[in-house]
Amino acid sequence: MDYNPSKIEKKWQQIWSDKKSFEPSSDLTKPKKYILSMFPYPSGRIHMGHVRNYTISDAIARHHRNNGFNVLHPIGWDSFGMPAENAAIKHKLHPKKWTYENIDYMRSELAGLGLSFSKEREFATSDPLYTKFEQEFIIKMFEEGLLYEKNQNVNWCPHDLTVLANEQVEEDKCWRCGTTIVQKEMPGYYIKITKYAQELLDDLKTLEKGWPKQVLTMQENWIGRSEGLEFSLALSDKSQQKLGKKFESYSVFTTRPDTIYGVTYTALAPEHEIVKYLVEHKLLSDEKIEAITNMQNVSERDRGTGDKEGVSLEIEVIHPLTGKMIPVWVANFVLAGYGGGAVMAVPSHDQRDYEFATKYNLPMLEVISSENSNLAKEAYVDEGLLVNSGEFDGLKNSKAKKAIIHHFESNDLGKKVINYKLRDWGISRQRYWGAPIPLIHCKNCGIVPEKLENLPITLPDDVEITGEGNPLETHPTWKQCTCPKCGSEATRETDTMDTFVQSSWYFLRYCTPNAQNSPFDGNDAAYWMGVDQYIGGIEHAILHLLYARFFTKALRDLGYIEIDEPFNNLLTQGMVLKDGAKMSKSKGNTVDPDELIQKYGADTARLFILFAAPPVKELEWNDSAVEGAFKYIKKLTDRAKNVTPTNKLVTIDHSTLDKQEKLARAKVYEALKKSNEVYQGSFAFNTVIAATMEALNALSDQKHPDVWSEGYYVLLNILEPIIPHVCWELSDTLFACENFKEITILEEVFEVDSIVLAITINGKKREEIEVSKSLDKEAILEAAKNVSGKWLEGKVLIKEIYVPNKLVNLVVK
RNA sequence: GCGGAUGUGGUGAAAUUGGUAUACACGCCAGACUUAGGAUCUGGUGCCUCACGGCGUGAAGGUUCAAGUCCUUUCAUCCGCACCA
Repeated sequence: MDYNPSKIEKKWQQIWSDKKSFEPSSDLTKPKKYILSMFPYPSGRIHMGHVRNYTISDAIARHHRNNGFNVLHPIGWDSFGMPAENAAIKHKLHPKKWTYENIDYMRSELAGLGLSFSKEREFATSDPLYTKFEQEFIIKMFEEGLLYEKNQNVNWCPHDLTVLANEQVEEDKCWRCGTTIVQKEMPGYYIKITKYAQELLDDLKTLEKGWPKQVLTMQENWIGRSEGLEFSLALSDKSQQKLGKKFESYSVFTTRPDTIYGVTYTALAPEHEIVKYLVEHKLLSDEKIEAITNMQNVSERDRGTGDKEGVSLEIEVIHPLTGKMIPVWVANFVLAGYGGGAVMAVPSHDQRDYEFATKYNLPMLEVISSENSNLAKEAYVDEGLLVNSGEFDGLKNSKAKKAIIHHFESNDLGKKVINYKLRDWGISRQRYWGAPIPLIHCKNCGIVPEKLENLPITLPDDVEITGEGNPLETHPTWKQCTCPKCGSEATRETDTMDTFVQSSWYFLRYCTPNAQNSPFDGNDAAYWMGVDQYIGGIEHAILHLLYARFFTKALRDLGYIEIDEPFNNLLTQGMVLKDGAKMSKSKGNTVDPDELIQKYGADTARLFILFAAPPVKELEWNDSAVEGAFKYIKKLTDRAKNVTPTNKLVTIDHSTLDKQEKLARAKVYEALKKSNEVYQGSFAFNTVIAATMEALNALSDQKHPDVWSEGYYVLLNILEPIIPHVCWELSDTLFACENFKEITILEEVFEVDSIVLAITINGKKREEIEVSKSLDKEAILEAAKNVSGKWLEGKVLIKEIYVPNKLVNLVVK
């Protein structure tokens, strides 16, 4: 049979589509598998990363489908977001038109790969129906106090009049117009993800079996739990006077209470209320105020790259244990959003405080003593004994930590607290192409949620995208509305949601296709969730996966679902490289999936991608290896001539076969065994494919027609998830497509009469012997010594080791 | 700096988890068929050596009858976080 990929691939894609072959059964009693690849942003064309992602999930989905599972393998579109607005500015296209045209085009591209997606469950997150239920969630969260408004510093471009995400700021400049970004305090909506910090951390343990360790660690670090002491530093009377009696004290947090006697100054974040007061009331010199203002205008991110800077605030606080006066500084390295925006500074035992003290000539006091300490050079941050610490002198610092916390708590001076690095999730974007936040501002009632029956709040179509300002803000009528509570004139919130909100629950929406009156059906979700295998890029290790985990827990507490975690198993695929670098248009090293499919067919593309590297590793593109994949399919096709058609697995009397024939059968069933193992979790498709190559080679070394039929029947079964079109085409003529179901492994084919044993001398392989399987240990050792005469000559035999079915090791001296 | 990985032929990679290192491919070499081959088939291919043999999984030690695999130290590359007190 000639191999004509373009013809057979079109044919089978049509058949699968006509028969709705990939729609899951509605019988919710069958064993299920939910196989999900991260849905794409519809940027216009698919790239090799997509091809890899969907080929992996498709192979897994097809394997489980063939083995009797009810499989959900959906696809959709993460279709809100900035690129649509950028395209609108550049090409004068409406974001909606651009987005949905892209979706149509990319859908046809994906179809060419023969992916077994459920078509009936496809949706785009910009569809009004999806927005409707997302807005319902937001309202419920608002009502539960899980969503709130606050002012916070954001990156602001004064030219484009918009907020920019951190990654949209390039070296302090707007990535689009090059204007220098300023920090601007703006109101925005925040989701209280921090309420779930501890649970998000604790439940990582339940994911240990199914998630890569790397991702778990990254999430753990991101959540950043730390335990320490929180206490107040009281301002001196004089300082309180200076501050107009507006402040009495402020709170600081430390994980090193054992070093508290070493405090020689304290530092506030530039955004701290006391600092703001001093600046507003001009209580410092002009130079100092200017320096502070400059600090405030640098983004938190960029402060990290510069030198440590600070200004003495000319006020002081009282040390809670010694009663000594301590000067107060403002410092650029103190973060406003963590631990109250203020720190106690112990230059002798904290490297940051050390650098700052050195720069500004502030005093140091050693309170942890150790022979490894060298305070002339750097802060000493390790273990030691307390000195200069009053009643705690002589204690090991680990003990002193507990003792000092206890002292603070029993004297009501402070308390043990747990802090997290995780911040609340800001979801406001001053953008057009996003899901509107369904809240209304009323002069009388404040922030009021829209009535559920009025959802969805959809975007107006009649806007012009210029990139300046928010079109929802400037639209003549869109934001005008009446207050759902008091009925007076009110305005809609014009911010739209971060697109990470959409990707936080799309996997739930897939559970019930096209649900009109609810986001999804509870029974469907209970059946399909959690996702049995989630596949996507490592770049989503933190944000998307953390938000989705949070959303799942929040929806659970709102009564929508009953699970704690959305993704039971996670596979993070490696990047696709060419010439050692990530494929990108700017580097000009891309390979176009469409051209590849046109030249070799989808099956070759799929085979190469799964064969060239295991999924977790980077995949280096190699044109001649693609050619090699194509040749293997041709070879497989060519061997069909040896196969007698049959619609069931032939039975063979193994004992009547010769050695080559037996070997061929063993190789075939080894490949099947390997395949079953690989889909249990290692997903090393490359080894399965190699095993089928070995099996095909072994089959080609023999001529028994039944062995050929059986072997080919099994091989097409193993290969169907990987190269489906050609397998269905071949099976259609040979096996009436009856072989795409579970096949029992025949253990009898692994039984052999004789085994080959390696003879090693001191662990080094020297000889080989073939012995009858029934031979006992003594006889085998005897035989081993007989063939090793040359190696034993003039040596003393000390030890003889026999590892059954493997080897004999003779230890000589 | 902290954290996480990864280092095996010319290349992509295997190795049943402590038991014959380099399976399966790509590439290369030789041969066959052919008017021709960038098609197909067959054979060879870790390194050193004429050979006997020796060496060999980033490097150096260790445990073991036996180490790519376990332990210690170290180097390199990649990724993530980056003043979280």
